[in-house]
Amino acid sequence: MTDRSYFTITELTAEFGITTRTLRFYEDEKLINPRRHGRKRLYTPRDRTRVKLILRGKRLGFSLAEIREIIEMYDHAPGENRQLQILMQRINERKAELEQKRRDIEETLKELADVESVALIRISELEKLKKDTGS
Amino acid sequence: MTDRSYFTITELTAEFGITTRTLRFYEDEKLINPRRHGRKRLYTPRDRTRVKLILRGKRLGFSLAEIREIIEMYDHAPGENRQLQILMQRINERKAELEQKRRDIEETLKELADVESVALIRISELEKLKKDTGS
DNA sequence: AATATTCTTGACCTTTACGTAAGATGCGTA
DNA sequence: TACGCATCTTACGTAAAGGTCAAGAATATT
Repeated sequence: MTDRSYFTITELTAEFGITTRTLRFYEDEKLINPRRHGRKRLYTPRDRTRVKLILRGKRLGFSLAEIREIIEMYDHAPGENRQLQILMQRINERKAELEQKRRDIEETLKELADVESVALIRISELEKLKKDTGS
Repeated sequence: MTDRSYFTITELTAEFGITTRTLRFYEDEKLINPRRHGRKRLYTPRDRTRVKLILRGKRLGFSLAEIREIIEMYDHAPGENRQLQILMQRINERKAELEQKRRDIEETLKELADVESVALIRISELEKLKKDTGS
């Protein structure tokens, strides 16, 4: 199903759980640009991949502007040396950010695990109480 | 420096790179509630920790409402069984979200590494060219 | 042919998370 | 005492990311 040549707007909204407004908004923002059949939009697999990247970026808390930057890095590695240096710098900045996010996630998961174990203990205490007082 | 009993508002803004407006806003939103000395706010280490949690949540793309929920889980593990079940459910939802984010991060890091290696190859090609044509 | 469905373009509306400016208050100091 | 900060409250402003109609065009269905 994913290697079809075109998708309609509602197919994509259904697949990704978003609205048509959202896809048109991303188009306004130049994040995707679907072909047209008459006036109707036809999304290519490439557009679909872009949407995936956008949504992934959003899950990570990036703004659309930041997501645009990231996607642009994927698109064209420049030919000129100066530009390549700048690209390398951007890549390293994003890497650092992502690694920070990763640390944040690990910390949060650990804290949630702590809360969970406290809750589990309480639950088992309640079970015991129930048994002791006669189920 | 972190185990002082009180911090002023500007101390915290300086430490976290945020504005006073932001701290007052979080207060309006009941995410923190500093004591007062007269009308001036005095932030306890607990408030400071909260701010850290809030900013960490923001880096991970959580809204303030979501952050509030997460912080509330840390605060009071309830005593009643039904509430404990609900808490467990919430914890598992958050865990799943965080694990998704983690996968998103790994994917993005991998893609960035790919872009980086392409860029590095180009750079070395340019180096070679420069040498061949005479530096 | 009439109706329903899908898609289109506008246009204004809403929520979140603050920014920013105005004016008052208190406190140390020159 | 006058000044300069730091802080306070109040209130309007704003950017981002869509939501929500409205009204028309194209296509499909009965």
